Amino acid sequence: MTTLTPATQDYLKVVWAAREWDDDGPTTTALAARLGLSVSSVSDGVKRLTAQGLLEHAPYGSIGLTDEGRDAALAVVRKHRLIETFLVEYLGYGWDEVHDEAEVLEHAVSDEFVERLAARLGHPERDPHGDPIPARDGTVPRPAAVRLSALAEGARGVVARVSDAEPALLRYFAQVGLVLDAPVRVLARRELVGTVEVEVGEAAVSLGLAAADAVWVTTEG
Amino acid sequence: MTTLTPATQDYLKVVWAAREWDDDGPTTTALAARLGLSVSSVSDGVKRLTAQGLLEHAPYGSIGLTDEGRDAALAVVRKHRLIETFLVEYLGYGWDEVHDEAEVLEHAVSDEFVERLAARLGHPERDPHGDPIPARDGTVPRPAAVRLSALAEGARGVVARVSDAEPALLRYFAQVGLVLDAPVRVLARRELVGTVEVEVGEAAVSLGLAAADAVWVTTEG
DNA sequence: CACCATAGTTCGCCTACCCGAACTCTCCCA
DNA sequence: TGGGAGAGTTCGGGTAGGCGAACTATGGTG
Repeated sequence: MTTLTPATQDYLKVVWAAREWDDDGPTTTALAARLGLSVSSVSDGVKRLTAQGLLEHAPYGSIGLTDEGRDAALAVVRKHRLIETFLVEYLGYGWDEVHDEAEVLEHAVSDEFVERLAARLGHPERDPHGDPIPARDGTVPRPAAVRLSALAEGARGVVARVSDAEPALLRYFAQVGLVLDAPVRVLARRELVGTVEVEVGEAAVSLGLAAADAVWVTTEG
Repeated sequence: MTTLTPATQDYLKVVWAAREWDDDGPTTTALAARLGLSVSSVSDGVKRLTAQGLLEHAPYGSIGLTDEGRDAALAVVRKHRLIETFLVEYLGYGWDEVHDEAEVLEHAVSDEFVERLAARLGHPERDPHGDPIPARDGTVPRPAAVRLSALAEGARGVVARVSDAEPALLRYFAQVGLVLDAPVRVLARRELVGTVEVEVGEAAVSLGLAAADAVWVTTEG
């Protein structure tokens, strides 16, 4: 057990994250891409973590977390998202700037630190991008949200989550007022050219498929 | 150059620290003790950092910092002490609890983070133990303090710095009111038995040599 | 001045990670 | 059903950093 190395924690986090919003199960190649490592390194790594009892993996088969691995992954995700929240709330970072900093800090803060931080921040349930913050007991508050790209014309909703994968996109969203809790309405879907016209506040913005996939909204009713 | 590894930063920090309050120049054995490593590891490590141009060291000779090494060491110390200050100010840690946490975090925070933190804390000049916080330009504000153990009978002073080497001692000091900026007076020096009687607030406390060495005071005039 | 305790160094070895190159498995499709 | 293409694994090798055991230099003392 002892404490897991940063590399180990990253593997677990990425395996867990693979199923959070998209349903593609984690493959060696996908993990390699997410971790920025070579495929052979990940194959090694997965074998290592399997031997440690953190992952379940038969050669050439699917990759999954053991209970112990899942607990560790959630602890890391909790740290990551609380730290992101702190960076925005206390240090005034932009929501597009917090990911990399949190990526490092999540491996450095103690449990004591993160619990004091959670208390100080008022035990938030979501981070600056709307991603749910796992509770200490492993519960993950799951907002009932759907992709903006899935809404029908005329449908209204409230922004509940924005993918933090592309900082530049986050900056653009903030600029047009597409922020957490902003009310939105789908003005038109232009399937042919692959865009969605969305009303945000007073303005109308046009989003491509990738961008509309990055935004999740809750609809009332 | 790139960025220095945590281990490298620790070596540099400890070499720098060896001359901050005591004048014993750093030796291989002393560094090993401070770093919690074996002597052979440190001998290796010093050779590695010398090859990198961070330390100056002739075999069997003295160990010193190059300009580049000193800059890096001061950057780490700055981070460490600002983080300690933050832990006490924002998260409510006790002054005896912050060292280990800061020891890890100092290697994880970015320059951006630490500068935002410094600004948020009001650019403090000293950490919770009274240790001076190096400025970004490498300046170290040096309080004109002397060891409590060096004061003559009857001399008055104000606590300016307390060594953070022993958390238990810090807890005791806090308990008897011996905190930063507390006025103190030497009631008696009992050279024979190796103690000093000190007045702190209303109370008189008796300190052994090691304890009296851990406290630094400024005297007026 | 020679000697030996002590401090410092070298040596072989270990773990955790990472890599590219070469090999192997799976599974779909002709 | 028998290839392949592509995904996955294995292999040899590299770096950083750590360790104990064995060796060597330094410098104070008889």
